Amino acid sequence: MKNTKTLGAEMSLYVQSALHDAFPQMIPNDFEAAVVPTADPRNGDYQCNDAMALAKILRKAPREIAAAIVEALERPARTAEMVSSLEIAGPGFINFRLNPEWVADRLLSIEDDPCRGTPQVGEAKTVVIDYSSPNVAKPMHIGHIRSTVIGNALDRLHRFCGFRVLSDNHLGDWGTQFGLIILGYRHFVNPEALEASPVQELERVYVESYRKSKEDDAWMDQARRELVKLQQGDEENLALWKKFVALSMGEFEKIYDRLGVRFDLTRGESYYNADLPGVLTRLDEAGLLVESDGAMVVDLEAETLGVCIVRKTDGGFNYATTDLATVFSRVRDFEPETILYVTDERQQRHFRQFFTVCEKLGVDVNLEHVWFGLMRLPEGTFSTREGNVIKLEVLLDEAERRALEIVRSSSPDLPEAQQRDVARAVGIGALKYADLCQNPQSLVTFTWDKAMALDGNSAPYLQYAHARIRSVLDKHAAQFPADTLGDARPACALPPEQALGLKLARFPEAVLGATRHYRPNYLADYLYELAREYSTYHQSVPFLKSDDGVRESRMRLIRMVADTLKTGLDLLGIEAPERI
RNA sequence: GCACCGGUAGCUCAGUUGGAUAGAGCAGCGGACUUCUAAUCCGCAGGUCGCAGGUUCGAACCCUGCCCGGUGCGCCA
Repeated sequence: MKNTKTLGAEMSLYVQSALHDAFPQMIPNDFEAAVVPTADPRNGDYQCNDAMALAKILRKAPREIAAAIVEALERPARTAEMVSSLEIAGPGFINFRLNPEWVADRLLSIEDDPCRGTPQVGEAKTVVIDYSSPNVAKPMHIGHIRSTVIGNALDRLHRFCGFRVLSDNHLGDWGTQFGLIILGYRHFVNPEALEASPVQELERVYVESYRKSKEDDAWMDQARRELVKLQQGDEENLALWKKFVALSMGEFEKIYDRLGVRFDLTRGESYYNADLPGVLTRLDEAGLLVESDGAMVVDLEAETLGVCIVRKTDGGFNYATTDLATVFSRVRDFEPETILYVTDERQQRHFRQFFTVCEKLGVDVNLEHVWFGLMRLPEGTFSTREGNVIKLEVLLDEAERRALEIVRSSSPDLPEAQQRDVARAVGIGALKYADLCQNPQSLVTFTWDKAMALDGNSAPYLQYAHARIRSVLDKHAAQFPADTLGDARPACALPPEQALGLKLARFPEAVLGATRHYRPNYLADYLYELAREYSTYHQSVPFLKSDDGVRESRMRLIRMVADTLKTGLDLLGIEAPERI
């Protein structure tokens, strides 16, 4: 199963060799034939547009070229089994219509494959995915959800395509804020509040200490001394810092559990602390280190990226230095082909700088910044200072609460415990899907209703379609215990069945597209279309009341739909309950 | 000022890198539960793809200029 190609790729190969047969010695070596899905099903299932592109090279009319390609495809009957019709249309499009019986065979051949026919393009490749990365001593808020949810989907997608994935939660657990927090903690901490809600209390302490530092220079100086003590390994401060990290992690873990997110590594910035001086040495040896206004920088003016500061005037290191140390460490330990960084758009310049420095150093890894649009509120950006942040915990609670309301009214016969389970899957699923179904790079204005939409193009729509199929399958098993679906072919007699079959066979294309382009919404779109086609089908034909033979083949088909929906939702990190 | 991103139906957004008559959801209007989950389905209506040029067989997509919004641009991360 590992060598399966997508349908488009398979047909592209046929066209490629047909081209060389039809026009020997005339096709440029680098020309790659492409057969792509049609935008409009009226034009067929797939189309090839190469005749137009080749018109200039071959100095022939596009339709003439198209005719020659079709002839070469048909002469050795290359595509006879796979393709039921080939037509030339318009200026020179070649339209392919797939043979439904061939598609049905294809579905049977991929049914037992856990990857459902997805080519293992990541085999023998390692990718590190750096995402979520909240700051210690601050609660996670709605600004963290996109990185976490998108990063996690990319994580799952890459594993599915055969990559060895190392997900790494690069915590903000080191930096200048700890001087203020330690000092603030000693003076302002409220033990009861710390007990009840540790991170909230730590944040309060930080905010108060920060405020005091603005009006009290002595306080600021003391904070700096506390920071230096921490950095020099002072036992007392180190113990406090460890406590802050542990308390924060405890709360982050609760959120990650609810979101179904797990990391292979949690190496915060502090992990690389000892490597920082070595970064400077390496830059210096490469002749990249220059002094500027008392700071040590890498000059990127030639790349129009300004300068990248790697050591501040006060001798401290910063973000860029830590990121460089992190890359060196990851390359040394894991030899990744690619490292993905999933952060918001504001960091684009930082990553361009830092990637450029890596390139100059000859670091052998493909670095990708997968950025997403900043989440904002209708009244503008949110910030701790404005006091308008929405904590992630509150958001998750509200999502589950809203879902529970719907579950109670729509499925009153489910037991209470199951209602809660369903509400959790539906509420959290809706929240994730709202983020995953759109282009990550678009701006997002947060509204409660939008973030947890429960109808239309939403997770519950997909979950509902899935649960409905499971329900039908269970009823079928109860009513027709003699039916053995294993012997049935998936139904492909009616147009909606053919459309569903083709859709199922295209699952790998959706997965690969989403993975290659770092765009989970390609998969979300696909799943929505699949569920919609199923819902139409569900409405238009009987299942349990259809004739013997037909019944089994319909069951087989819709079981494949349910399995594909479940697999696809899982890739987005969304649960698919058996009943909703 | 420079850089990056966005501008598509009343609202929220897709549109996989240049393909054929631009699609969904929500909101609106009209239909479908004695049948397998109505969290559903079917239909109607809704568009100068920000504006103006250009490139070519063909542009929402590529190029140039402009308008509007967002974000960033040396010691925060």
